[in-house]
Amino acid sequence: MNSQIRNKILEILAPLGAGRDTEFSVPPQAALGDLSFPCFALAKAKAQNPATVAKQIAEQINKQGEPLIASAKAVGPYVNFFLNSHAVATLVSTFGENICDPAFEDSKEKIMVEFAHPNTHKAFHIGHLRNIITGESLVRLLEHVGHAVVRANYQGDVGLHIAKCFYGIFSTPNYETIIKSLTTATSAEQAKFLGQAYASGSSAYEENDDTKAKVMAINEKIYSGDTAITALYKLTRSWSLSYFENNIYKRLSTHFDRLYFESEVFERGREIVKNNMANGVFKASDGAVIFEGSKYGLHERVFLNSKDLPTYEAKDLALAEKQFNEFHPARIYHVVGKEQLEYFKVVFKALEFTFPESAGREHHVDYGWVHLKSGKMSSRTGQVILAEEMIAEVKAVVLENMSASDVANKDEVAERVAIAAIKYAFLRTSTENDIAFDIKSSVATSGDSGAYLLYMGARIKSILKKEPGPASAEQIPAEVMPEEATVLLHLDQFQDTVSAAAARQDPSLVAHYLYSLAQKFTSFYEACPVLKSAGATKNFRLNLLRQILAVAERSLYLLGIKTVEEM
RNA sequence: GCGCCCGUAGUUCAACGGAUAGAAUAUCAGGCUUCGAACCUGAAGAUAGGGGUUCGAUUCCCUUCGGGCGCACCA
Repeated sequence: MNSQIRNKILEILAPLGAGRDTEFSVPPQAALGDLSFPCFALAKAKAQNPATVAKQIAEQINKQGEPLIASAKAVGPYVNFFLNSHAVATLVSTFGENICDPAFEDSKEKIMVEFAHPNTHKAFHIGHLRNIITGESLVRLLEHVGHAVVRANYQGDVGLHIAKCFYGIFSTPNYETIIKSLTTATSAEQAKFLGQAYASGSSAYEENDDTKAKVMAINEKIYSGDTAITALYKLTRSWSLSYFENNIYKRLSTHFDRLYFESEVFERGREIVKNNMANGVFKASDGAVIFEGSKYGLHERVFLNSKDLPTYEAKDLALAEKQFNEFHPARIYHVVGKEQLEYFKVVFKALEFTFPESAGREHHVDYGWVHLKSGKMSSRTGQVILAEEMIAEVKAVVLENMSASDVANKDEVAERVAIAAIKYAFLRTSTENDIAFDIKSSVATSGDSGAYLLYMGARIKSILKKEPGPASAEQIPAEVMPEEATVLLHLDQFQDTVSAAAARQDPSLVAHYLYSLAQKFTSFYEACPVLKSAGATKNFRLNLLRQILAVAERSLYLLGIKTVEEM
């Protein structure tokens, strides 16, 4: 459902020349009006001065005496509308609980969203956290506007990073005893061990040519399935996977329909490349096999290395083939950091030759860095903040805020508030921008924060528990306060906001919408007593609270955030 | 070297080419016997520099400075 107010004003403006694509805006200051119609486009069509057109329209509307529009006033090239609060309430509050139902649009498609993709044997750090939070929200946005979504997760379980980890393990004194004792340990402890082994193996790899060669030798064993390491490989791989499942995905309210692994595509990847050498798609160069991206304004990339092993590029060719064949999605969104912008251009181009059906259906949803003052996130340097460490730190702050509280399930509430704070902190920044991260101050629990949003819900629920009121407002009271009309106007923009967020693959639009709703709710809350009012006014306000709550909870859901009853 | 991206209050984020550049936080001054003060009210505070295009530029183009990321056998 689209904006009721917008549709109504379009009806009024249509005879004056405004088309269906007319844009409205909200004036920068509330004192200027509730809604505004910029006359630039119309003036151009009429070949007149925008200010003149604005003046004419304002006069015409005032003369007509529209019930919805208390007055229209031309301010420069804008026609500013002061809406009749009562008419707004009548128009908007009638849609009741349906206000936030998923909007099924006509162009319903099946879309695969591939996200998370942590590699096994490596730490799960806050960079991964941004990926998973963005991906989960994107899935929910797409579902909301009517698409069928396949959740995919592509994980690296073969390759050099495993070799580095293994080198680290083999370099650990008494590693066999340690491994044995870890089999009964928690997922967190197992993951910690692997993360440390990876970090030390990784620095050994950079150390000198000798250690580098040793790591490379392990890598070849992994690809060839050498039985000497199979048992250890299987064991440690399962440690990583159960850690992701139990300690990360569940905690972040995410799940996947299909887990893809590099181990299931690398053979086929090599085959695809080899099959496309005779026809000139790929060519041998310095012992490796490359795709000449430079023919298409891109750059060259290696698909098979000189040891005949498929690189990530080749694996991606096989992955795409598998994904399209298994699910036949209209589009695939790969949620991957922006440092791979050029990489994907090359791979998508190569894919057009090896799997022509993919043309125009592969998309890279890129997002910016999460970086610390001391540098960017990298599990290679050890300069990392683990996802779990961050959650723990924020949770501690939340628990401190709750020290005087007597809510029953304190730990569960603190967990939800902490996750909400983190998710919101990440999602409020538009996806393409970097996030400058400081663990002490970046995840706020006051002001423009996830905690503030949950607090809004808790306040509303607290009132509704005291007095549920009638199921709907049968009657609009004679006097509707401006704060009430302002909230209603904002509620009315919910579906348009979600559509835009889904179309742009950017959850931050919903995050901003929600925060703005919270501010408008608070103004209403401060100005309009609910329980102390009476009659139609009271019923209307209780109903308004329910609508605000419904939209707020739907918005939070779209961001992947769970609500609380009290906090 | 070649290419791509970014530079907005002290700090973290906003702003389809459109109005007096919005918020939050930090600072300062106020507000709880009143539906939950994780809140509210007020003050002060910003478009890196220089050119251009336009009726109009934070937004588009050029340039200088500053930062990030790609560019052959990692993922």
